[in-house]
Amino acid sequence: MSTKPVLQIALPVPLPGCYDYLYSGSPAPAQGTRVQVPFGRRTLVGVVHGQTQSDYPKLKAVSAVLDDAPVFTAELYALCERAARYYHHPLGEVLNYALPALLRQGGDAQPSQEKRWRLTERGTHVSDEQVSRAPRQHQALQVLREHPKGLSSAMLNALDVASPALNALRDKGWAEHFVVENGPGISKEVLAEPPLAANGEQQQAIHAIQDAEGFTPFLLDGVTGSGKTEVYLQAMAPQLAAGKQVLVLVPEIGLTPQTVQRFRQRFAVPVTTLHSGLTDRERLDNWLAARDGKARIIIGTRSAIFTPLANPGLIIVDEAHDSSLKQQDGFRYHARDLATWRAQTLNIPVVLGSATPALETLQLARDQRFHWLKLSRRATEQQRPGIEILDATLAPPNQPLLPLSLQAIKQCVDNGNQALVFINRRGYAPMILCQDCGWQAECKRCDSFLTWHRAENNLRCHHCDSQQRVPSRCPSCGSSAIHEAGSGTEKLTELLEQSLPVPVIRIDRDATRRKGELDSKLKTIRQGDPAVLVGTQMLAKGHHFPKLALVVILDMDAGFLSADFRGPEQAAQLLLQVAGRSGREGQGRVLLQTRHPDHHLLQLAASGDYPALASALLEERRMAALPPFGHLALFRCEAMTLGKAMAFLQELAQQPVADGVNVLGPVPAPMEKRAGRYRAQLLLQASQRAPLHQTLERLLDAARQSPQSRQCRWHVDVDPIDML
DNA sequence: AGCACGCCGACT
DNA sequence: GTCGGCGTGCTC
Ligand SMILES: [Zn+2]
Ligand SMILES: [Zn+2]
Repeated sequence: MSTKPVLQIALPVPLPGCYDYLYSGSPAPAQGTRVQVPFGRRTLVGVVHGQTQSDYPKLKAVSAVLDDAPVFTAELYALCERAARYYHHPLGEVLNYALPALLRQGGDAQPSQEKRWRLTERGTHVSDEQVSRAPRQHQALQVLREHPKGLSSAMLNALDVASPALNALRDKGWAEHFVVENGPGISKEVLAEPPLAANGEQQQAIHAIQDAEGFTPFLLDGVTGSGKTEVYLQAMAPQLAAGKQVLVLVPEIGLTPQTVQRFRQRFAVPVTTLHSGLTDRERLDNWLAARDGKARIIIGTRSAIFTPLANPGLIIVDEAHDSSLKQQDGFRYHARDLATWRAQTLNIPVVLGSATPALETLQLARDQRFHWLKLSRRATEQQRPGIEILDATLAPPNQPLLPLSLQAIKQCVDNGNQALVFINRRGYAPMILCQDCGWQAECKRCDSFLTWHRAENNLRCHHCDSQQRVPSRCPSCGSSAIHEAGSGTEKLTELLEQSLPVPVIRIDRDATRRKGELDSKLKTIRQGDPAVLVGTQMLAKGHHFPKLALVVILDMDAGFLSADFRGPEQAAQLLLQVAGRSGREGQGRVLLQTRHPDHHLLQLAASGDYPALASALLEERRMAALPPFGHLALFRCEAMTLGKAMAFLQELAQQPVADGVNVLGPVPAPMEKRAGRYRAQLLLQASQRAPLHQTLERLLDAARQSPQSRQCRWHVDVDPIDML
């Protein structure tokens, strides 16, 4: 059997490894070039990985090479390879994920061309008399005279200039339809406005980042309102002046026009964004602009970490503790970690900014593997508001708000300010009960109870899409004594509306479902009239409310008491983030209602001493060999029965493991049934990454070969963010 | 993941 | 007799 030279192609299929294809042309396309290949009965767009020899008897040939040069920069390709290895995800799928949709589909890697009409040199000398017999051409001529830089066809149409007239002018050589050159916009001065005055700590941080040479990871640890953004802005200025690019990652919710505007206002360089709101075409254009160095500041969400960069100088990850940086399905990467890898490869600084750093990041700073830049002061204000703990067990029955809280809200709005009530629970009431037999409405497809949504008058499951009518009689005993218990945003809004003379604005997923609804509510809030805001997590992040003088937090308890080892950490982060909404201007007050006023961690968090809380949590993690002191990987599996899910994982658990790897489980997932499927998980724990990865590879092999895998949906999650 | 092939139950 | 259920196997 003869051996032939072949191209190794990475394909977007959930299979490990590359597939080999014959290719006769010369030279062979380089790594990172897209090709079209036959695969089974279909045709796929794949990416050239390399060249090798193959004696596979059924070799097929590449059907087309789609690019003249690789679409991936070498560095981005290497990042994808490393991520594929680390997260044990097929390379072809990772590469596919990194590409804009249009390139995935085989589209041209060319920016869209903006074409405009303008007068030619000859056209500018044409007199009105020469077109007096052609009124439409006359009009077109007049419009074009007023716009020497040219106008798009769409603009001209809007000005009542149609294409026949334009074509006629072109045929006479008076007008032309030309392609606009979006040049790199070379301007000597990158600063478009002077920087704000920075305080001492900000200065220090700015200089540290500016003076960094080569790979230097920073933790910018600054409380809310301490001016992290100003540090980012000033730290990046020299990079931009040197012609470099800066990549900025922000949480989904933080990528607002205001944020982008702040960068655009400061710097006279092209600023581009990458987020889910773009059309495929816009996304491709922005991606190419970054790759080709035309965009100089690239602001994006999680997936923007896969933006190719022509000349990178600095990477910034804002709100670096935010769990939205970890992809929760498919290719489960953590953009914060990839940002650090990337900076390392590129030999540039990376800044992780947070008021409440993830314990992983904090530990790196403690170990001096990250440079720790602290901003303790509020840049514009005095001290942070203390969080007052209120004992919620003293509330009257069925009253979500303590009298003290209600009184504080009243006083706040009486003073002409706004108050925020944070309750992380949508709907009217989270429980529907039978008074006689204790029955509670639960989801048929999940191990969870139904929430009463009064506006739509139905019961809904928050873990799947099922909903049902509110029963008038108990399905268990027939009693008509059905009542609700507990409160969500809806009931709280109603209650506040009844007791206060000011508008109550509800912000949660249900109340902002329609497009533009959120924006209009935010706008109303920013107008500053006295009001009470009621909201879920949606309100916790990103938004700045100048008139907010009081924050009342209603249900943080679940987080602090959560079975998940990250529960308290994430609850504290959320708590401090919500508390930080208050008192940005004018003094603020924060009240925390809890049924566990003596809970140690909660008290620490409420004292505002995040470092002390973090120390306590890190000590617990150390004792339990949990991250960052131990490393985790989680196999999750769901099947039509719990038995099938457990049996499959049991088979994996029986595989031999490397030294130092602990296999825990399998166990049924904390929510055993969800959306009609039964779930189980198998946890791997190790203090060293190498044996963990080795073991993962072995278990993955076993999983792919197991006939049981047919009846299961399963995946592996390296560094899982939550285990619930 | 797709997409085929293939073998058994209940239909026009 | 065929339509269609999903178990099984393969994709260079
Ligand atoms: Zn009953
Ligand atoms: Zn459900």
